[in-house]
Amino acid sequence: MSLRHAILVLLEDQEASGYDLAREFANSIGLVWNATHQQIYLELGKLNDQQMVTFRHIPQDGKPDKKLYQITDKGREELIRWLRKPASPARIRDAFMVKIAGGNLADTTALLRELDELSDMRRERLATFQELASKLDREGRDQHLYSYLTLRRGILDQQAWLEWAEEVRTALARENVSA
Amino acid sequence: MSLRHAILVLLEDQEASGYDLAREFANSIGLVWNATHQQIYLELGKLNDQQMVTFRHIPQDGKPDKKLYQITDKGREELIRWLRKPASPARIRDAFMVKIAGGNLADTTALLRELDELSDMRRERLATFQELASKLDREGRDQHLYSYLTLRRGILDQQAWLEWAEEVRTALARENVSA
DNA sequence: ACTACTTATTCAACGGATTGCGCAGCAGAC
DNA sequence: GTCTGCTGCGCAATCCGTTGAATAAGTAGT
Repeated sequence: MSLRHAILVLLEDQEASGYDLAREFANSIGLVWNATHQQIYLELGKLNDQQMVTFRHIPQDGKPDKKLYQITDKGREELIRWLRKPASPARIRDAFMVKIAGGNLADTTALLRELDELSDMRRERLATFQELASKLDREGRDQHLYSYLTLRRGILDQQAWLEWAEEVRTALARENVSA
Repeated sequence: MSLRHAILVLLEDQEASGYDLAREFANSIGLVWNATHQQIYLELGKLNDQQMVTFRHIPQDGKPDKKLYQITDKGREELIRWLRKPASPARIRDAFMVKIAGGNLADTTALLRELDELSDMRRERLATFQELASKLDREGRDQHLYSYLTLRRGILDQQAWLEWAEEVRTALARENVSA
């Protein structure tokens, strides 16, 4: 269980609604920890039951009401406790790589098409991350040190994937000609 | 659902027992798709029920009996069907990165220690992968093209992580001095 | 006027994944 | 002679995560 900790980290930074969190999970942390809004709302409910967070109701006009969640001292303690114990190793789940592993059965042309689509997505993300990173850099890298490092992880990850994609592309293209 | 496909890919390559598969998940594919033996045995049971695989009992002396699983034509069809439809985007779950994101609360020294441990693990994996890759290369890169590409993904992933780790290390070390 | 998208939250159902436990025998270390 | 570790399989409980749907009101486009 550790979505809770990801949420607590984000709340440590600032008060937020479930909706806000869901969006934040789409950037920086999101690349490395993905969660749907249902999951987040559920987890916020549990965290509230355990007094790790509190919320206040914010009525809005035009938009639906929202609940702004704040981390409590108890939540902060839990976070610190978690930070102290060793992290479980990183897991990845890359379906496309499994496809490559089973590539002898696949249609090379179709794989190449999919590779291109995925590369486009990665390139887009890379651009977004790089923009955010240089923005943080301009605002002062020391204040945003941890967010900056988080983004760097995302950037290096995209770059590594794209590099791999290049290798795959040339290898598959050669296959395609010789076959 | 896609552990099933990862298993089918491995079985496509060769007949294997649940135990064998569990070990294979620790290498190449494993870095990108992790699964415990319980999960694998369970999935093999289901695949068998659905006639996607069959097995034969192998009594062994010294060691416990084993079941060697083979992919069936029906399983192969399912695999091909899956290969044709678009892969769901890669997900990562990196607890240590969440720790960095919440780094202002953490003890920098402890983070540095953990970073070193994780780096050691990554370096070990990198070495294993590189050995396997060069072994495949010697045996003829074309026969093992897909396994080779799979390994390359693992290698690039380790390298990217280690590069990131270096950035984190220098940044945290600077923090540690100034604080 | 109709459609589509965004903000905002929540429920219900199912399936996938993790954790903990148990069995069983052999090999090698200390 | 005991203990650890590897090979090999399996069950049960619980938790995590995904999918699908519902509600509700505003805004922007065609």
